[in-house]
Amino acid sequence: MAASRRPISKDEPNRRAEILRAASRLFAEKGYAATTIRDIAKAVDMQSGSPFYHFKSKHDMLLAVVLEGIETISRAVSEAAAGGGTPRQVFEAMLLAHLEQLLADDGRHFAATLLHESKHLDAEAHAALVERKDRYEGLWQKALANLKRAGDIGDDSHVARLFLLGGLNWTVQWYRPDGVCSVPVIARQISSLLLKKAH
Amino acid sequence: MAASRRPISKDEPNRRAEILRAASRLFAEKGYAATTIRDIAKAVDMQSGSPFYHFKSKHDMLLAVVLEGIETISRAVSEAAAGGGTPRQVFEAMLLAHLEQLLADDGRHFAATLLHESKHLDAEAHAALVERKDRYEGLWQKALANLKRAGDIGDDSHVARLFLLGGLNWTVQWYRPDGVCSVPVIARQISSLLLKKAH
DNA sequence: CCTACCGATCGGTAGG
DNA sequence: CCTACCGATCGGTAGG
Repeated sequence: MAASRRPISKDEPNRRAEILRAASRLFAEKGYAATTIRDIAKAVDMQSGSPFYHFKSKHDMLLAVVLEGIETISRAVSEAAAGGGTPRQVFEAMLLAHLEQLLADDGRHFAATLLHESKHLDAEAHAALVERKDRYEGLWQKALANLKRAGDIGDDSHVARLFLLGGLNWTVQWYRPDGVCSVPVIARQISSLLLKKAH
Repeated sequence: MAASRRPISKDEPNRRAEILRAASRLFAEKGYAATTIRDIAKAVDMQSGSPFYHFKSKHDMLLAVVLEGIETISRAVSEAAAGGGTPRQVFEAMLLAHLEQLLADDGRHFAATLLHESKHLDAEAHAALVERKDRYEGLWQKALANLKRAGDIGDDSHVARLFLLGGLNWTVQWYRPDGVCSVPVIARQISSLLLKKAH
């Protein structure tokens, strides 16, 4: 019975997070520039001026979405990398972790915004993002070097790393949750395409 | 001496093409939604209402850019595929052709717009594009099947094709014309990453 | 292709 | 967090 349309208590500490989730979905689907504050407000059942109570500008919303995106992926892949095992096992765990963050229901709009809308950040925010991205890509460079040392891959150059991450990131464009391929299946196919057959 | 700012004759048959070139660059750099008709007009030294003498709407400009993008790439890769040779040679020629169109000075903004701004097309235009894209991807599916038959690759599944094209398309994000890697070098590294060593 | 303009929409704010 | 609003900008058009 009680409340009708806002079942949560007055001091909702997650109202800000709700706005970010809605914003990430709209930024991913329509693009940052084509998304209006009014779109976002409507998605969380607010009036058009109210999001500015939580964020000082639309640009700040984008920055928050993008940073949460890179942070979430970095954390997941770091943990996978720290799991231990052979270079091949580590690599496959990282592959799966990256794809899960990219394609999972909850995080995929954050990832898509990170990948496609970062160009709308101002210079300062963009620099902060590049720093985090470089750190993240370092994880992959290390994993590829270990694969190469173990003889599991022929090439661990920059081009190889960029091509790999590009192919992974592009899955956002074609993956459908209701499709035939599950995320683990995709991960396995990609790894077997790149790695030499186990002896 | 003669004319000052418009050195070309009155009946310039390429004025429309100039607008498209400017539009493709702006769409690629700032995104479709963030690009204004006034931006485009200024880039070709026109007044803000004048582009509408050549295109009936901003949407039509986007459609023209996107169609020229897919047409140019399709033609180049088709010709490479028709060049003949072993499956491996054909594949490497296609790889190089695709990358050249994607990264070359003249076509790269058309390609980038095609890859990242197609979501702003209306339903009808989008359907027309999907049809052409499917036809294009068919070229790659055939090439991968031939590679598989020849034993040059382990997997010719849909995932393999999508991963490959994704990795190629992502080069747009990181390739710099003034960087250390030339386009043929990139093509060769990618092909050696995917194909088994020649016996 | 330019001039002059319109209606709509947008990000953001004051004041409560 | 809502109400009411502002100044700026945008896509597009009429009329030449």
